[in-house]
Amino acid sequence: MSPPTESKLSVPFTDGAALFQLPEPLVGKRIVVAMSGGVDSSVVAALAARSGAEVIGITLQLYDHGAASGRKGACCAGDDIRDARAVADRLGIAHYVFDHASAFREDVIERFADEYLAGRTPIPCIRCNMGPKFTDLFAMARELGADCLATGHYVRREMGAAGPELHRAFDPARDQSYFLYATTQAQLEFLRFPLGGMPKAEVRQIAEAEGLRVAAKPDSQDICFVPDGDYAKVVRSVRPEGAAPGQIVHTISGEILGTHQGVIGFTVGQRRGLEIGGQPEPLYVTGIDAPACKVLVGPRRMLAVSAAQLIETSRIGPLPDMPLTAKVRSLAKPVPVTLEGSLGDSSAVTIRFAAPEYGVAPGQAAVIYAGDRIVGGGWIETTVAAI
RNA sequence: UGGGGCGUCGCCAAGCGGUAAGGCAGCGGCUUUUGAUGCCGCCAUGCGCAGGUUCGAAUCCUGCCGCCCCAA
Repeated sequence: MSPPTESKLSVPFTDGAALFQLPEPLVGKRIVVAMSGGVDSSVVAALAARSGAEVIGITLQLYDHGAASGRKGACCAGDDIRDARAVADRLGIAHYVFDHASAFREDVIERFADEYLAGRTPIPCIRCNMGPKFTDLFAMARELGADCLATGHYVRREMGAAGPELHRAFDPARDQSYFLYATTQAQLEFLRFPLGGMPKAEVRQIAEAEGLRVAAKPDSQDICFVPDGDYAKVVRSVRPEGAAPGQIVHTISGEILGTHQGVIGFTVGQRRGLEIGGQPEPLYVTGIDAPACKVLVGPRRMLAVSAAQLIETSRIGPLPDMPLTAKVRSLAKPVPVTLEGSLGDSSAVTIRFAAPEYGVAPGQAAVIYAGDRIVGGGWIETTVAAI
C-alpha cells in the first residue's frame, strides 16, 4: 500500500517548471510558498528554491497558546514558526510571518465551537483551507506579485479541457483532497501542489538531502489548535456557557439511559464515551438534539443512511458524464452516489448512496469525485435513515 | 416478620460439587491532518457475610444481612 522507502524519485525534483506548472524559464518568476513549519511545506520551499525562481515563504501564525510550544506534530505556532524560519534561512529565501491569530480564532476556532454547540460535527481543516490559507494567504501572494502560491498539500492539479482540475494525490494513503474540495476555480488557477505526485517517503528523502531540520519531524495529526486531543476542552474554553448536561435517550424506546455533560462531547456514529452498560449490543450516537440537550442513541443498524442533503455546495470544473462517488470522511473509500440537484454555486444538493453509508454526521463534508477528480462537495445538513 | 424468590466484575448475565463463560461499559494500543468507526490487548485468587460438610463448594447444609414478590 505505502510505497517502498527506497523508491526512485517519480518526478525529477529539479524540473521546476513541471513541479510548479509554470512556463519556462523560471528565472524571473516569483513563487510564494505557504510554510507551516512541517516537512511537506518545507520541501515545497526547497523545490521552489531549486527551481531558479524567486521564492518567498509565508507563515501564518494561526494561534498561540502555551500548549502549542513543544507539541510535536502541530503547525502554525511557536516551534513550528521557528522551524519554518530556520528552513527559509537554510534555503536562502525570504520569509514572512503574519499574525493571523485573531482572524483564525473567529473564522475557524469559534466557528468550530459554535458548530459543536449546535449539535453538528465540524471540520476546522476545511474552514481553515477556505479562509486563512486560500483566501487570505492567496491575497497576500497576489499582492506580492507572485506567479503562483504553492502549498504542501497532497493533491494534484491537472490541466483539463476546461481549465485546471483538482485530482487525488498519487499516494492514496496521503491524499488530502477531502479537505480541499471547496477550492474555487479562481484559487485553483493560482495554486500549485508540487507534492501531489510524490509518495511521502520521497518527500522525506528530499528533506534529508536538502539538510532540512524538519526531515524527521512527525506528521501533523489531529486538530492543530487542540493541544492533547481534547477538543471538548477547547470548545468549553471558547464558549464556556455552552456545555449544558442533558439526557441520553434511546432512539427507539425513548428510554432515558443516562446523562451526559454536554452535547459538544458527541458526534453521530460515536460509540465510546457513552458510559451506558448492561446492553446486549453496543450503542451508537444516532442523533443530537442540541436545543433539548439530548443525545440520541441506538444500535448500529440505526446509523445506516441512504441519502444526505448538502448545503453550500461548490464545484470545480464541469460535472462529467460518468458515475460519481463520494467521501463522507477523510479516510474512506469513495462510494457510489447519485446527485439530485445542481452541484455548485452554494446551492443545496442531495446525494443518494448506492449502498447504505454509516456514521454520516451533520456538519461534516461530503466530497464528490469522478474517478480521481474532485468535482466538488458540500456540508452535510441532514441525513435520511436507510432503516 | 406467614409463604415464595433472589443476591456472581461498574451494568446485564452463564455456571448448579471439580477448581469463575460471554456481552455492555471502562482502560491501553494500532490506525488517522476533522469528529468518528474499526481492529488488537487488558479488565472477579473470587461468586452478600460467617460457619460447616467434602480430597475439592459460586455450586450442598446452617445462621445472619440485604433486596423483591405474594398475603386475609
